Amino acid sequence: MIKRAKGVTISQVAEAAGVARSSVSRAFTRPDMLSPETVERIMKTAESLGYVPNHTARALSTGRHGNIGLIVPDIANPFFPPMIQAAQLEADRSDFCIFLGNTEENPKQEDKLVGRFASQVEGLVLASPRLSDERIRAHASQLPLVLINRDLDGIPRVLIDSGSGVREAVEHLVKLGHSKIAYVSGPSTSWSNKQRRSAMRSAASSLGIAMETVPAVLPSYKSGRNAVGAILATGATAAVAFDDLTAQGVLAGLAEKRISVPSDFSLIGCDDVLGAVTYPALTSVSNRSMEAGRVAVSLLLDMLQSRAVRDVRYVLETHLVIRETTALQPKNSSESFTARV
Amino acid sequence: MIKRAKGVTISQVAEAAGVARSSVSRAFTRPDMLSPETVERIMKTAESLGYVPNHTARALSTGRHGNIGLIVPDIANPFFPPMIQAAQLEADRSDFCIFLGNTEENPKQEDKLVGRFASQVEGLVLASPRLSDERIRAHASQLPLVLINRDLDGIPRVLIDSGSGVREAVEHLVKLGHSKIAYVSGPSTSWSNKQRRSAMRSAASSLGIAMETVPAVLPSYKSGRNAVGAILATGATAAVAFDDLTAQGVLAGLAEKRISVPSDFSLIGCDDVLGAVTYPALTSVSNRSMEAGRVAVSLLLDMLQSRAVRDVRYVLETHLVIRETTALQPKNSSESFTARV
DNA sequence: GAGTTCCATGCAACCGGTTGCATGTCAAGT
DNA sequence: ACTTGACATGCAACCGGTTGCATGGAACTC
Repeated sequence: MIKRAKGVTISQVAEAAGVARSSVSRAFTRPDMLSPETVERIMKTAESLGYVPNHTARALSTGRHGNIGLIVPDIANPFFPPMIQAAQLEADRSDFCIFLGNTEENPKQEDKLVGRFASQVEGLVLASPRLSDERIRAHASQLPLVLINRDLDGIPRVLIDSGSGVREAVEHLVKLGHSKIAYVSGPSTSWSNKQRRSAMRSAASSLGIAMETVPAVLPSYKSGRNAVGAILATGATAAVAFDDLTAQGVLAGLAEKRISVPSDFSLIGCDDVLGAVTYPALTSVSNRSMEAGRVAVSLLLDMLQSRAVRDVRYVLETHLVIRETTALQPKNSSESFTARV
Repeated sequence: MIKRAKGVTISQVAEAAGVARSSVSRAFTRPDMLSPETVERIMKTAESLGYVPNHTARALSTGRHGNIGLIVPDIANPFFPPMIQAAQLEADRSDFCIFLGNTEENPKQEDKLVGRFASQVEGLVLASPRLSDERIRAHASQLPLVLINRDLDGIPRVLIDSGSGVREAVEHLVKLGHSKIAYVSGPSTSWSNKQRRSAMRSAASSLGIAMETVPAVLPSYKSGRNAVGAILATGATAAVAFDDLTAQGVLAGLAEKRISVPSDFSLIGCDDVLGAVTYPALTSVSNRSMEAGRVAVSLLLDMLQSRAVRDVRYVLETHLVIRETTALQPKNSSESFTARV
């Protein structure tokens, strides 16, 4: 049989210390109400008995569980783990535990998880939710909610603006002398993809350089690698990829064709999920998913504390993180590429 | 102010349906005890009132929370997300929620999280715990526990046997002509690290080649990169790294020193978390972390159901996945390296 | 020295369910 | 017709805490 801790209760401590249950409770929650000697005596007794307050019982009577839920569409997507980690860390600072939900990109599953979490968390963070606006609003009326990367009036939200970083990327390339650049796109249904492409287009046109889009279907290493031929065919001397995974594929494809990065070709990723892990280290647009996680949790904890909901719209600008895959445009480089391809 | 669901209680349903609270409770938990008509009436009333049983209250009286905890050392390590995902999926099939804890590779933090989770979960899965055997046993005596990658008698455990894969790796290297190989180690508290090192040592000695260990402290890109000098100093012509992240760091470090992989040096990772995304694509030992997550949760749920603990030792064998970072040992290569270093 | 105030502590109700036992009813058994 | 038993339902205690209010004694005031 499973050996279970019999669970030292407040009553046992009370009896052992010769006080009422309420005093034990207060010793833990509001020691200022008791005389210092009593508190010390109770604490010692509790300690020696190995008493630990029962979270569940406390939650039942106070309505405060000390838990928050975090729901993400796909843990395996490298965008999320840092966010989860940061959220966890922030929650931990206030002694909150985190319920993690993975929706497998499925709105039904998301709905189900929210429901299941609802009665045991004080609040919820929904990251890149796939739910409809209505469902989200419905849930928000039931319990404190913070959104990440979803812009709904009246619900506190943290938004990562990749447009700003992409603009910097284009400026950076122009400064290095590039006059024709390519955008290796992501999934056509992705809001981020639209945002990035249009930011790139407007930056390119306002800076007076040419820009072409090369499709990569899926955001993946393979797509990136396959797109290399098409990228070079455009005659561009630099490219910005939808995300780091795609960029990494492009990097491999270029290496395969013996085109050196950055001396022959400059490359920039997005989301900075690979950190400095590629060789050469990838210049990328920061994603700030860690901050998003941290801020979202901190916002939620604020709401719980003040019992008030403010209409917060926290926008995280992104920036270019310059590493080693971007350099001055080589003279006549585009010709030599086309020849080699 | 936060709009909160006022929370329909069992009493309200009871009154509305004209029955006792206990009947409402039974309608939900043991409908066979009530007449079908009563059940139906109660269910209808509950439905119309929007009643949802309160998880916390139920947990308090039954001691069953329907939650399990999963504690990992580092979410950001790509070894874990697939495991978490699989665990989540398995838990979900039995309507269990998952508490996620991230210990930041810190035993203190791990201890703290176990304590904090203990009173709100029915059981715990500890993945690659960094805690001492004693602490783990202490916790195991308090609540049902399943370990992943830690081999303690009497505590159910799921072990990913990287030994089998590492052995294959050594054989592979020997077949390619390498006669001196290095092991780039991971955290000293890691069971997997010990296992890999000893598998490597025994394989090397039985195949009659030399092997040296190079420490890398933490399993990370940076550690790997920093270890390159030491690796080359051993005179080895090939290395097996504790994990893929470390291997990727080594790869970058080698590239930096203009040592080509695999023509000048062969490298093998472990865990196969990077798939084929490095360049060159990393030869690695498969990890099976998804299966480990799934099996661990399923084991735990079994324990909870039967209230019995069996001494299960579930071993998952691994294999070498050959890609592009291993090749024939170049003649005299070790001399030339040492010179260059 | 009597009245007042304050503070530490205890009492008991409550959070929202579950569950062992008692009760009442109705049909079957003799 | 009377006992017996099965079955449906209610009562009340309990899970382990929290908290508003009552109480009693010490300290303080005049």
